[in-house]
Amino acid sequence: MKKHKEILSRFGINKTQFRIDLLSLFFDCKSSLTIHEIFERFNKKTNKVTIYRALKSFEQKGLIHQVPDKNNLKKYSLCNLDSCSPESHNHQHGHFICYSCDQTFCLDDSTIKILKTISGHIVKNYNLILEGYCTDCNSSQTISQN
Amino acid sequence: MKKHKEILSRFGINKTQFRIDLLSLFFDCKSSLTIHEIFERFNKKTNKVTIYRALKSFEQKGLIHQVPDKNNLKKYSLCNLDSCSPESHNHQHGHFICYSCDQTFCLDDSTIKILKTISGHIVKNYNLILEGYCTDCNSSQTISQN
DNA sequence: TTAAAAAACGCAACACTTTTGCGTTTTCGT
DNA sequence: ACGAAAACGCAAAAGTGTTGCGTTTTTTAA
Repeated sequence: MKKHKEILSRFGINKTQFRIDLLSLFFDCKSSLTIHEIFERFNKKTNKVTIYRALKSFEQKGLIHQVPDKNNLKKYSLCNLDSCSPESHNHQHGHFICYSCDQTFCLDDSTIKILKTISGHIVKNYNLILEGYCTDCNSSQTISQN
Repeated sequence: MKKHKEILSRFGINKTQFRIDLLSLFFDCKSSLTIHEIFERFNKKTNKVTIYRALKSFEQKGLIHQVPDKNNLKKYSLCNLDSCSPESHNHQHGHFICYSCDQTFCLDDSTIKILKTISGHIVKNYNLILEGYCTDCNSSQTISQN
């Protein structure tokens, strides 16, 4: 897609076929991706080193960011491309990890604003992980279990 | 210390010198420890496999629990030993750690309730660490900085 | 207190994830 | 179209965590 090429240019990343496809994979993915998932999505044809390097490059340029994962693997999510760039790359937000589908969802900023105010202290940094059942898994589970 | 031996007994863990020292290290540590930090604290004399196994055992018995780390390493914190045991191992707690005085403050229950409602998912467990300057340190800092 | 059973230990080896080096290919800017 | 820079694949290495096994230490109970 044209849009993806344009984004890569804007973030100073060369437009190779793989990197265009990788960006579009991130756009298609609601939550986050592991290296393994990416490898699978490309039918194991792309060398893993290439994937690692592309992810590192995307991250440094402000396109994606790391998110926590239950199994301590590296996992990546698309940034909000309006607010991130190579110069300013800020990811102060919490995450929700689903017990059922294992996906990691980013929580929006309002969560932490509330936390900051109710803590009563000056909050400079934070780490927030919620775990449970995401809305999708919870609804399907309720149906199948009854 | 006598207290540490007693705790190990209570949680069904053999009282070897290393495990006594490891528990006391956790008691001394306000926040959390990586395997690497533990290895260093024991002057690299204890085999890493021994550390890994002790951590796994402590975790299974309800003495410590994993906490998220920014670099996707495994990190461990002491549990609230009044509420955790091998049978019930629950980590509904948030903490505020002060950069200046190093104290850890427990966040009260209202924090949890707010988190659960605003995430939009079914929250079963959470892990929250806020860092910054506590009210005491912040007020004294303001004075000394000007 | 002592002997058998259970737990913990160190070492070596392994599995898996991620990084680095290097020579080649592709993309970019002029 | 050409030289520089970035991206690529392959091989190898580094880092994290686990498993197997024989030995040592701790526990339990006679």
